Amino acid sequence: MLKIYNTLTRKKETFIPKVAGKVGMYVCGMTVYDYCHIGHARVMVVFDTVARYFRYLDYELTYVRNVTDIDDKIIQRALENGEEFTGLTQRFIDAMHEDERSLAILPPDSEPKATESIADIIILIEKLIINGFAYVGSNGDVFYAVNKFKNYGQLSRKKLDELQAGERVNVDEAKNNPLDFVLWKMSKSGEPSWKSPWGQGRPGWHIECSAMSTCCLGNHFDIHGGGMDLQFPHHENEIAQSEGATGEKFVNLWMHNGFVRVDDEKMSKSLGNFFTVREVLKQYRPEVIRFFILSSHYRSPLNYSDAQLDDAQTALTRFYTALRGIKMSDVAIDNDYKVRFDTAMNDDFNTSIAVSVLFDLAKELNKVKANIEQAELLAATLRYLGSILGILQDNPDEFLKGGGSSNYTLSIEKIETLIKNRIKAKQNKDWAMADKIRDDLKSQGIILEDAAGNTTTWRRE
RNA sequence: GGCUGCGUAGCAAAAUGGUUAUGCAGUGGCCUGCAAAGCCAUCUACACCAGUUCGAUUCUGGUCGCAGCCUCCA
Repeated sequence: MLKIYNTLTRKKETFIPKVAGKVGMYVCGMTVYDYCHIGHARVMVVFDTVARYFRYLDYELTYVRNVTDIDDKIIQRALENGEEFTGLTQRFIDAMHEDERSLAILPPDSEPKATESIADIIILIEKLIINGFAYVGSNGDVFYAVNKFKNYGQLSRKKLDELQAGERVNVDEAKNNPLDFVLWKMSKSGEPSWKSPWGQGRPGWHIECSAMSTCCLGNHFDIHGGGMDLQFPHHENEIAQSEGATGEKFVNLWMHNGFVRVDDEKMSKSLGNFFTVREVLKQYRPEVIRFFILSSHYRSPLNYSDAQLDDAQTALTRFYTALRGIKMSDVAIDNDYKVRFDTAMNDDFNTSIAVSVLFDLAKELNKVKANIEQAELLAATLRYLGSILGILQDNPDEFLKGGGSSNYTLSIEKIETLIKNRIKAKQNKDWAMADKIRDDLKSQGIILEDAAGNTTTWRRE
């Protein structure tokens, strides 16, 4: 039985889909004006794993993840670059898809864009005005009147009168209440804009997600996810908008992933302490990043450091070493391990324990290697359970010979020639020569492993 | 100031009212010409102080420390 932590109730709840056998899940995606950083990668990997697990449990999942392709920062960045905002956003959408592919993130079922949802957004705002939740401010912008929505603050557990609006930012005088947020913003000349009943303008950030989730999944759906920082005000505002417009409950279950930190501080664009995915990929291969993310629980903070990524690399080496040399055949799966794995994942996607089950599996696999039938069963189980986490799908030999992403000076042919020379030296009991060859290779990042019968395998450090 | 959440061994990271987490690193062994890999064994814990309990790392209260949100942010 799958249990998921619901931010709305702050409890793990047994997951009961709205419609039996089906799941609708919406996740707040990127605002595309820059490359994805490791924090973005975490959201993508976490919810990709959630999606994979739902499918593994035979749910018919509809996974929607939006793209915010119009907002102040996009406009500003396009202006700085002296380019059309559409060119900017398309470039970073492409880059994002590239990053996703490298991290083995399966594409969502639907990826709506804000700029393609303007009609839905306008309809939603009109409903909010009719229902008395929205008003046109003195500057022509349309605002949401926060105090009209009875349950405002239910998700973030904030009370309206305790929120110190304007403490860190200047209050917009066009609003009735400092906490009111913009639904439709009038455009200045030269800015991208769309026609609306309130004049040429563009949507506010929060309303986009209400429109895009509802249009793809209906007024009321199962799961809404995103980073912790979106809890307030973004997701709080989404609830107010959607429920204010439809009068229906919006989302049953809210999932929020923890942050990636650098030196115990949040990794963020505003702090400037971020590492982009493509930057890290120069040093580590994609599966290492994915494993690093899944090695801790999705709600815990995750500290980014080279040491941690090195650990992830070592862990994967252990797995692939266990898998190496075993024929991958379509044999059955060991049910005991599957049950343990499922139990871990059913407990709010506890990937940390799920991974530890895989380590136990690898250990047993190493022990039974002489027994081919058993080894094949365990190897197949390891690969199958790994696939649910989106890891261990490489060819083991290729993984082990691939090493990090640094430049290689030694060709495979050269390495293999040296190994042949070393085997000859070994046969002549010329240990000094054999050891020299091994040490030379080691200094170039090549580790040799002798096996029985004068065979030697190698891998990169 | 208000609201969340966290504090686990050398590092990373889970669970749990009493029983081995797990991975890396360390130590001792097995294997090996020697290594590597692997296997076996083993040392390092639950921020602090009270309380509840036969028993608390796990529950409750307090103290200290850290992070996040209260502006855009995944």
